[in-house]
Amino acid sequence: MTPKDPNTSDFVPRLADVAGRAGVSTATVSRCLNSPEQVQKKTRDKVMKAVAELGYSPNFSAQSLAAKRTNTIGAIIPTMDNAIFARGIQAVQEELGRAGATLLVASSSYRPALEADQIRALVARGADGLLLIGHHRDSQIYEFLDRQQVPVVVSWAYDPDKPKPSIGFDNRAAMRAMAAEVLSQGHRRIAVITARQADNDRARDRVAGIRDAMENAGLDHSRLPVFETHYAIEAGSAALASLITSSPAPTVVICGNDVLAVGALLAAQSLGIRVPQDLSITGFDDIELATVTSPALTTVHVPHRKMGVLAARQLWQMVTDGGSGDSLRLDTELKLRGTLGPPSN
Amino acid sequence: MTPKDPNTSDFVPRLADVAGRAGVSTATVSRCLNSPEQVQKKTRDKVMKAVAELGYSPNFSAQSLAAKRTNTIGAIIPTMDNAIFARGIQAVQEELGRAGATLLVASSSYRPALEADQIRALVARGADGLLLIGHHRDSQIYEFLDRQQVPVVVSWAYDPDKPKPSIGFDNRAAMRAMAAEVLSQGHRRIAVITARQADNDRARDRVAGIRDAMENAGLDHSRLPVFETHYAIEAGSAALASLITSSPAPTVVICGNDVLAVGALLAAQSLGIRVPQDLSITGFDDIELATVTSPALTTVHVPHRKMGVLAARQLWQMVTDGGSGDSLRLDTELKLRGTLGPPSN
DNA sequence: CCCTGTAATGTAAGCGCTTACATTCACTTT
DNA sequence: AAAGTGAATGTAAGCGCTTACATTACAGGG
Repeated sequence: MTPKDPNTSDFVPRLADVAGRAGVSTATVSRCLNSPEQVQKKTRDKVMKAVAELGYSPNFSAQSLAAKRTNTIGAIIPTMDNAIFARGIQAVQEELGRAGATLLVASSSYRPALEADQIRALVARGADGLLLIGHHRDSQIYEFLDRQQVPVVVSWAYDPDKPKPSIGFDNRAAMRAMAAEVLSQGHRRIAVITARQADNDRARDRVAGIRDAMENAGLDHSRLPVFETHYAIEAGSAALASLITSSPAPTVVICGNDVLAVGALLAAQSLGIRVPQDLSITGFDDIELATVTSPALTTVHVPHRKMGVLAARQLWQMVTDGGSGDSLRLDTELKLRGTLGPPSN
Repeated sequence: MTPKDPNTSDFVPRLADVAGRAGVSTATVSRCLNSPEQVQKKTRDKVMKAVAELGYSPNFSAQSLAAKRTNTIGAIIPTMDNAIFARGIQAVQEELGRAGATLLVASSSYRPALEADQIRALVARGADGLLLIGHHRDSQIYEFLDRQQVPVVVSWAYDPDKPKPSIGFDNRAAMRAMAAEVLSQGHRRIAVITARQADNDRARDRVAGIRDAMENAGLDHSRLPVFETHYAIEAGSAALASLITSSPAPTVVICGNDVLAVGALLAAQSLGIRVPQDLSITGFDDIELATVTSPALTTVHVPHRKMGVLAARQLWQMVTDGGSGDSLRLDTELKLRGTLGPPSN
């Protein structure tokens, strides 16, 4: 048995094998697979029969090396560890699948250097386009992306003035609305728990939104207590435990996201603090977690699936039609559930 | 300006450009990148300088076409929509990253046909190995995988008698332990809410574990009410609402996973049923959701991260050393929290 | 019946790498 | 000083596809 013997158990058919079996050239087989309308029905049937009989499936590397196209979109999200990006990314995946493209997901663990690596890796892999979270990153990366001519869409943020189109929501305005609601219920002693702001424009914008609202209400926000921590329920709990000892104690804790807010809620309850009677807590994102606590979390709803679908559609359009893409602003919505109430004193 | 002019804004350097600039052959550049110990330090420095100056990054398709190796592992998980696989997969990703490999994640939406497509797609993409969830799938797929000689590790399950090595836990034994605990607290009227069993060996094994425990306790399980539904909090809620009307009403609802259990818990509470006084509820998986409800969910803890790390390590080992791999059984642990108590009557 | 035009198919040149094999070079060894 | 050795480097043949271009087949027009 030669290594090319189709009967050998580990024989993997090539395009040429299909061509041989069907009695046509490799070009015809390739055309059958990629633009079937170019080949006559009779020939096509013959070829497809051979494809089926051999169980042929094209070699992706060879295909994209030759065609300079991979039908692949890359996405780099900060984390897969919690549900914040899960639903949106799932929607992206489904939408791309509908278009015949594949999504490759990598995560950066909120580390800029790692994100840069992942971007390079995905581009080297021939990603036809990239979905990135938030605008903020080193300008070198954008230069690299431009040089490689890779279309990029930014999501989970919205800022039409940035060079890359963004399909998402206005973090600052959304949080401003939440903070305004908090203030309108009478709160004045506010504390904030947020993810690290340094490399995270979304976290920054959200905090800025709180300050906006305070300013609009004629309040001084220069001494607003802002507690930064990492992205985990326990981190939210720890943050609350330490915030709560400050004097005067806050009547409300505005959290930059639901994960931290749920942590804060749990900590408050385990310390015997009643929510919302003794202390109000708000979140942001409206992930599943927010709906299962008691009381359920008052938070800012983000249209995850819609955002994912639209971002995917736009990005794929940019890839296929070569346009530069427009930004699109989606609305968020206040979800007033059980953890926000008027202050008791 | 020729298209090869390095000053053109969209010039993307090739291996040959680096070689030219460094004054060496392409082979030497390739060696510098892939097995630097083979080339003299002086030459290497020259080459690396050229690489840096040009901002060269290898073309993945060409690389894997030539080397027949992609340094890529594929994973197909049933869903990204909730957190069940998130933590474990994140661990896989990190562990593979440590080894210099990349993880590609696809999701099958619990659909066998889609899973088969994704498997083929990942193999065509040259995945060096595959991580699959659960053993159960069409034998054709296994034949395909064997023919293509792609190493496979199964996770989230453990069964050393299957052809593919599994690194996970014994779903049946784990649930048997939970059910035994439930019985020992005095429950006799049991109902079950589970994900669809047809294409899901893990769901099946868990239900079997409940029956085991009943049998061990000398109980008849032939009329055990088992409610199948899809994977969502609301589905769990709906299931509970309909189960609870049966007569005699169950004193405990054992759920096949935490998502359904949380749904059931929420539904019970909104119906005014006190948990665990009027009704006990148990889950399985111990995802984040389980810790934030009140009361927190009694469930089976699964060592997600550990499982991910070990599966990744084993799979990568199989890829690089070519072994066939061993199965490994990890322990689960009962987490007795607030939703299980003795029956009230 | 030859010519032209068009549709279908074939031929073969890459795509950008890796790597087997050949060559060169700097030392040792005799 | 010739020969032998091993390490460092170079040469060039693919890897399995796509696609520009060449060829063939066949219909209809003159």
